[in-house]
Amino acid sequence: MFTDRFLRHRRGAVLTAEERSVLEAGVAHVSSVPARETIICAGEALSQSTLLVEGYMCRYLDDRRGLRQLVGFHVPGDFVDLHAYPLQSLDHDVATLTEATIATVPHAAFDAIIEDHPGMARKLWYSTLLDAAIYRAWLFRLGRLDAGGRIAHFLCETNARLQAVGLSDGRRFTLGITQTDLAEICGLTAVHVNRVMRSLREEGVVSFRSSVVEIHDMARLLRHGEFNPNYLYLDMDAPPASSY
Amino acid sequence: MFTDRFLRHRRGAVLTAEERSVLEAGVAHVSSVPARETIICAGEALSQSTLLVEGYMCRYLDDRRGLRQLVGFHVPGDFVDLHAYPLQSLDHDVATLTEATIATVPHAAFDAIIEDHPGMARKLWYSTLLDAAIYRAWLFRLGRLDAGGRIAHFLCETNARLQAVGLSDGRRFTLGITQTDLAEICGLTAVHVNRVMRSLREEGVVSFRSSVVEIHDMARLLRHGEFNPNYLYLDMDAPPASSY
DNA sequence: CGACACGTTGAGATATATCAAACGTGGTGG
DNA sequence: CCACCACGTTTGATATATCTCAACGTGTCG
Repeated sequence: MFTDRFLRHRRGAVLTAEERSVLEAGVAHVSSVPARETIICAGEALSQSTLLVEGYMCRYLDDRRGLRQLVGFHVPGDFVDLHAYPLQSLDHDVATLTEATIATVPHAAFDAIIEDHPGMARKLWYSTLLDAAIYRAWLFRLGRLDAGGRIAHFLCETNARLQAVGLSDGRRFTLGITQTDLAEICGLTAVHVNRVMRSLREEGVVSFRSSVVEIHDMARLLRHGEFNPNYLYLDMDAPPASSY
Repeated sequence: MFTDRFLRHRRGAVLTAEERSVLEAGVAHVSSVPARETIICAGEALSQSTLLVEGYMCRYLDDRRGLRQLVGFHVPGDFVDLHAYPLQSLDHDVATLTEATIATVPHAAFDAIIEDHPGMARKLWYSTLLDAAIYRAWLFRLGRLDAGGRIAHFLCETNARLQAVGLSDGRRFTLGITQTDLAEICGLTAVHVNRVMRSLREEGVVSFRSSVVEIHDMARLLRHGEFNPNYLYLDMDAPPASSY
């Protein structure tokens, strides 16, 4: 089931079996996309939305010099551009980071689903509001944390999100992105990310080698990133908040 | 009419006269709030949402040392916590920056409005997605711009948003916030904001004195902030994009 | 008039960027 | 099988933006 991971473990918006199956029925087709491919460009009119099934994707904006700022990172189960349904076109680009499997749902399918299952409207809306909650956490990360804190915060968040969809055991997960990607997420340079990762590794907090993140000292990582998972609205045993 | 400014000049989601009047009828009461008052705390259960009628408000998160990061700035016409309707509680605090007039709409009123006017569901959803678009722009600002650029970007954005609701003539508006607030928006210290504002003023780009912002050289301000107003989804003569 | 919040300025410390180069590694073609 | 290439990682030296701490100025309001 392509939609299995959508809204998994989210307080207040778990899908009923029936809702999940009508959503699944709305999937028009599934396809595989190579790594580092832009699948949606800012401004184009959209009549369908994309559910990420496998792999990692991102949203990004370019600055004048062509440098990217990632403004979103997506894990399996995320509807990467559900907001295009009410908005009709996007103000940013969407791309794959790794090779990805995506399921496409035409906007007409949402019209029908909402008509027949009114509760779904609120749950789809809710899903876009989770994205917004993540944006706020990212703003905090960029505005208030130093380089080590930003990386720690991102790793805590990603660990929690992956755990919610069964892709992390809580201390270890596969993250097939480069240090340059991490730099574009954290508003840093790749060189600095490298140095900071080294120091986190040497301190025994967390390591990130050949696409595997291993958290060795969760308490320190949480504290470094001043991470509090409330904004993810998870209903499961989430990693504890850093006690700040 | 308290709701007059809500969704003014937004492409794709202008309210019909009837929709506006049912929304207006949903306003349970209107009140005045002093400056610098937190009106919603993270985590509390909410059964109503707040429309900002006059004044400025913000959303914020605190770091470990108690320093604030503003993650949202609100102008009249904004529903500051409409996302609490699907989400039920928030992950951040909401406060006034200046003295403000707010209109309160119970969530039950939204239930009724959506039932009778199905198109309103999409427009309310759309409104929360505009907030998300602004978050993305803020991420770009914090991740990719230097201090001068961040301030310029914020002033361009605020000018455009105020112009959409008739509170800026396109070059001049009242902004009753302090340099410390600006620092908390831009992820800078108040001292540095002060220095950068001075240099922007001395270069003849923009001035900000006794609560009045005056844009003297729009082209330079836009360029400094690498500002492109597309993300605001305005249907009016917006300030031109910086040509980058 | 005094208190207080806000704005302004200076000197010095520090985090991060920049530029440059070397290193490893997996894939590809000869 | 080796040589090579592309890409990502690692390291070093230096530059610079921003922070920090501290003091002083200025306007407003009781």
